[in-house]
Amino acid sequence: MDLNTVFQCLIDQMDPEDMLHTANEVLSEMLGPKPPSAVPAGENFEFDTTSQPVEDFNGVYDAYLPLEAAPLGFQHPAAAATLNVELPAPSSYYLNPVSDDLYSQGQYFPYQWPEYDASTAAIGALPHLNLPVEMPQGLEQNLEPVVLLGMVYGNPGVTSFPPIGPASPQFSSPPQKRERNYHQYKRQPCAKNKQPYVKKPPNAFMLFLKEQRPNVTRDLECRDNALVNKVLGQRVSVLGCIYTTKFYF
DNA sequence: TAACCTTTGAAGAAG
DNA sequence: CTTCTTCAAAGGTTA
Repeated sequence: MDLNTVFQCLIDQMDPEDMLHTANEVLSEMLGPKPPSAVPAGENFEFDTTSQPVEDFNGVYDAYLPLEAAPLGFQHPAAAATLNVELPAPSSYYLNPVSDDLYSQGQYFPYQWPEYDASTAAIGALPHLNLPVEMPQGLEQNLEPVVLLGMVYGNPGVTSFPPIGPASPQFSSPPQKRERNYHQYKRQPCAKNKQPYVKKPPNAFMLFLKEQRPNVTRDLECRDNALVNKVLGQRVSVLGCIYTTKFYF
């Protein structure tokens, strides 16, 4: 009996509730400890300048954002541009995080945001929920907006990414990616000499870089490709996690 | 002017 | 089978 068969047998024998509980534990372990609660926005949505921790998809709190740099729903043009999806011209944006009170009252899921209608400057009564990730009941408490959207944040009308503060030692942990030591690599002779050779075809990531570099260069107003590639690499990680999560569940 | 930086994926080499 | 190494692109920076 191969591993796939064994795995399928185990899945078939599991109680759905137990399976959900196990998945919840695995997800909690993947996401790590929850960050401290965000401070609710003040009256008339005057932004608090207090920073909040930002967690990446490896479960590492490695940066801080000002509270006004709230994550956007996928409906926001900036988010759409980041995710490279086409959206019908929206008339409203998502603005502030839901307060802890609303969380506890069960009025919002953690990854939902009140709607901000730019035309009337009023906050909508009910949030939309058009995210591509659909979590089963009981798992949604593991999601935080900044986790789900990764580096996609900003305010209505903001098309560039504000600077991210330095990592806090309190929330830092060693990177889980395997680090590559580029310094030890030497170029192949075939790449250095003048003799013609067949170049390696670009992989999917290289094609993605080639396509998205102009957009990120424009948005960040930065021509440093090392930085631009780093940003795009993070976006790929975010997208990969989103679609992996969607596929898995 | 060549190498480096920086990313992920692919492929070949080596153990 | 696993791990390591190199190179695809790009343009600014460094030696």
